[in-house]
Amino acid sequence: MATSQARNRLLNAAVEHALNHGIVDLSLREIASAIGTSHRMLIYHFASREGLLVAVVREVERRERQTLENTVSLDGARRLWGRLADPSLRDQERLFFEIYSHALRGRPGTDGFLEESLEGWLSPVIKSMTAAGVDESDARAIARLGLAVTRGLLLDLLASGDGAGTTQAFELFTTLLEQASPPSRSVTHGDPR
Amino acid sequence: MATSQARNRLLNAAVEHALNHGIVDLSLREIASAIGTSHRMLIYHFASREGLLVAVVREVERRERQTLENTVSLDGARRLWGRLADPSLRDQERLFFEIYSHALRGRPGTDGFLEESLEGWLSPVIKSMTAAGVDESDARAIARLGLAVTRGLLLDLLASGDGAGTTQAFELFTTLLEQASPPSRSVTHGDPR
DNA sequence: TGGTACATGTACCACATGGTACGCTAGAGG
DNA sequence: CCTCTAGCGTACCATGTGGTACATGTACCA
Repeated sequence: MATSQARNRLLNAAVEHALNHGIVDLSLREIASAIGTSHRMLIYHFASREGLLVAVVREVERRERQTLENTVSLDGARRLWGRLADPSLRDQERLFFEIYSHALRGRPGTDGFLEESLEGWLSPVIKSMTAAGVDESDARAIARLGLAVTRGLLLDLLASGDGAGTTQAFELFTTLLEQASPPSRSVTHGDPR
Repeated sequence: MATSQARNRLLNAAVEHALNHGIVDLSLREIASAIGTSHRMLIYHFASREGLLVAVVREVERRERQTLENTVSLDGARRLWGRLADPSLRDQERLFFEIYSHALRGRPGTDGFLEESLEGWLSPVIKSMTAAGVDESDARAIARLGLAVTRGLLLDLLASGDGAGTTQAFELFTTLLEQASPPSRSVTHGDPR
């Protein structure tokens, strides 16, 4: 199979390198020497440069999915933002946006990336909202807006590093939502502390 | 000077090519043959590959600024979104996000790109809001949230192509804003048609 | 006419790239 | 002991890269 100890070790190192240096302009020799191996080995384990690219993207996708599971279950939008805005996730998010723009150009290895990164976040939220009695179409719009706010503010945060400012903007958003659908149990029932 | 007719012609063609094919992985020969010249000419006019890159980024920045002027003056958030969501701007926005992620890595020629693309949009909005009597800090948070919503939904739109869905989400946002600060003249006084 | 500055074409260079051929080692299983 | 396989190193190859040298063209001005 395409998975062995050695391969996994290299893949993790490669992802680590991508987190720090991006996924673009990565030459086999560059990354190989950076992670302490030879470009020969990368080709041996991943068949080609593109194979490595695909593997890295898949792994990032997997980690993104894990982040999703760890955060979307958090009740309370504020807590969700707090988690996503944590500095330990910055590298992952930066790489996410990088791959996202690659995927927008349909580059190899990014099939399904956009769909998954959209529906992956939307559907659980929509599901929990419709379960709470919200109209399906409304739920979708709310989820979509929430995702947009999150991503937009993450872009801001990555560029400005202004955690306080972006958090303030996010707080404003949750406040707007709460005002619209008063404290009756809804999907945004985070306690204001 | 670094600007001549020939150079401008090449620059525009190069930007056109970047709009269609991205700015990454662009080799001098590739783009040269695509726009009907030789890589020799690109180096002649832009000194180096990096010089060309920088020039392209600057030009995109300039166009972005123009888009900003054309849209931010529109009164009514809805009309603003309608303009930005127009298919004719898709390529420019896709390239914008591509350069944005480059800039997040501090790649050459992107100095000031992030700052400008943040403050460029925020300050005019903030200015018009404070002029209307809104508290400075509040205004900043609102503007920031609005920008985030716009960018997040653009990312959604670029990936999904779902103009109706993203517009619905944006409508929801404007509604939330209006509900929060009722139809007293505020910065979001777009008429709902 | 000659010159001068911009523009362009041809040919080339050194180098980095992705990929391959081949050989070596270590360990497992018979 | 022999064999087989996974893992790896060395050396190589053809190709594409950014960049340069040099000659040519072309227009305008004196």
